[in-house]
Amino acid sequence: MVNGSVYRHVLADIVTGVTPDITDARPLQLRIADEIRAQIETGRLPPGIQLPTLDELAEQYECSLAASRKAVDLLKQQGLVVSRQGRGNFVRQRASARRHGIERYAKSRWRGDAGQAILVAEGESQGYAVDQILRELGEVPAPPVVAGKFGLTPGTPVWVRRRTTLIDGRPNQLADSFYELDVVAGTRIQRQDTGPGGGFARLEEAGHVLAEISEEWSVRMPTTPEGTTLGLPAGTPVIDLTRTTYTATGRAVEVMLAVLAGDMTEFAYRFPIPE
Amino acid sequence: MVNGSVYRHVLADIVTGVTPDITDARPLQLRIADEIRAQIETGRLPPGIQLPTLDELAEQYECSLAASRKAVDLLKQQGLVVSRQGRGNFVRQRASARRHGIERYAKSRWRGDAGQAILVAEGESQGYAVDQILRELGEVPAPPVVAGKFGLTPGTPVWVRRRTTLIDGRPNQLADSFYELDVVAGTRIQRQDTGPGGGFARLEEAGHVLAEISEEWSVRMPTTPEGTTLGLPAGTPVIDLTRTTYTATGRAVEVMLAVLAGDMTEFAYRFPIPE
DNA sequence: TAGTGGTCTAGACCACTAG
DNA sequence: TAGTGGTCTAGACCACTAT
Repeated sequence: MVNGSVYRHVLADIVTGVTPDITDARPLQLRIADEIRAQIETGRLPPGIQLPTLDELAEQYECSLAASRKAVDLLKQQGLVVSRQGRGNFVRQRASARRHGIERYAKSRWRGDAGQAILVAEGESQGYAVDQILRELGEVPAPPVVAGKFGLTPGTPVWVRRRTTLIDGRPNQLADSFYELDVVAGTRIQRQDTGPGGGFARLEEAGHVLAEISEEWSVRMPTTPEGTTLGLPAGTPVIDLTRTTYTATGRAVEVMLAVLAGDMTEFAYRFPIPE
Repeated sequence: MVNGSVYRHVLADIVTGVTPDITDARPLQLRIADEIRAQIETGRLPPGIQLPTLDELAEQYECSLAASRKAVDLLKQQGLVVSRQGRGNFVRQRASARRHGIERYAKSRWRGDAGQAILVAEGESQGYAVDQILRELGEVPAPPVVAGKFGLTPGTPVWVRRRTTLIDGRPNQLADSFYELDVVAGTRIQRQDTGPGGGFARLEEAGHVLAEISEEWSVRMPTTPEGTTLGLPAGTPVIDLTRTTYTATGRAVEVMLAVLAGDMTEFAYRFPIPE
């Protein structure tokens, strides 16, 4: 607003001598961002369309390039806009969301020769191509959360399967499953391919009657490496999920720690109202 | 990196003639942000402590003010840092999270003369002071999602109670409950104070046997007004929750659309593995 | 009043994309 | 090669906080 600026939004104040109204008193970058957001929400700028370039916005709003850039940055942080270097800024397309319901754990899905691993079955039932990449397989010291669920002291060696799930080719989940060593000894959970029905089927074969699942989750912004690994656009939160599987005797036999891409995920739970 | 810059991180490249390694090749703002993040994660910069000022960072990393500011901006977007104008930038304190479990719907909590509204009971059982502000009470056209749950055509008049929940004085939830008109006719759900046990108790009194709850949610970044209303620090996502309450006959009698502050919320579900 | 973060201008060069 | 977003410097003034 200074430095010999000749921009109209400043001159207007000087020339008219009018105290700008509340809207105009807000920072310029916010006003620009709000106007663009309004156009997105009303559909005047539909998903996938290119925004005016930063240069055009600067000209249109009679401000500097840095100001128009900052306005678009705000929209990126809110997940409304994505930018592709060298091409432009675009109204974000809503990613295809995978729906996670209780029914994805149904025994009928993973039992039997045609059984599928949970992660695969839940994707395919919704028409998504699902892939898994095994990132790590072996013994590690139990992280505190895992140790707590198993009733172990942190650091006790446990078995881990770390994998990245891809949905329609895009990574959407980092999922690390932990098991106590005696539970997986001699099972295919220690092999790369767990076989039909995945880990759940192997646990049942080993004599553990799976009965209950506990899911606990919270939400946060990704760290830089997580954002890179999951290919998250700016302004995309992640979900921290801890899933614990219990046997009929109440023993925790698997703990899964997962980080899910927030823009590809919906959860659904339906349950009776407790007494 | 140009314009007659005399910063050492540039000169180093020129003087040594060495291609910088991968770490150094990354943008300066990212490297600064990463170094600070590492200090936060290792505990060298514990929660609540003030970061070096932007001027100090600029001097320390021998860069411009704008670059150090941008680095701190990145950390704010990741929810690791909050800034207070005129005071400084601070390592973020983890907000006290309210845990939402299935048991918060237990009939024993809202039945009887001492019954509490769900929103209040779930907070108090965890030692939080919970307040509610009623923002709107009356008839509105049914939003599409709500109409879908009730089996109405969108726009049909329905009853709404819009309220803001505060936990320990901080707003953490915008919760709008919708009802079909014939369901609330003549009940205290149309009054400001719904009475002991809240809406659930009134529905049961009116002859609806509440049986099941469906919760569906997804995650996103807040809009500017939501961020302001909920007092969200930068880098805080929100949770979109749709809760539908069904009677024993399968009728949807209440639909609640809520927006929850992501930094104050944990969810927990425990359920039997379906056949 | 001094210090700190917030907004903004002005302008350079780099990295990537498309024709 | 032209166009677009990304990074960065340099410096001004404003808004808020503490002393």
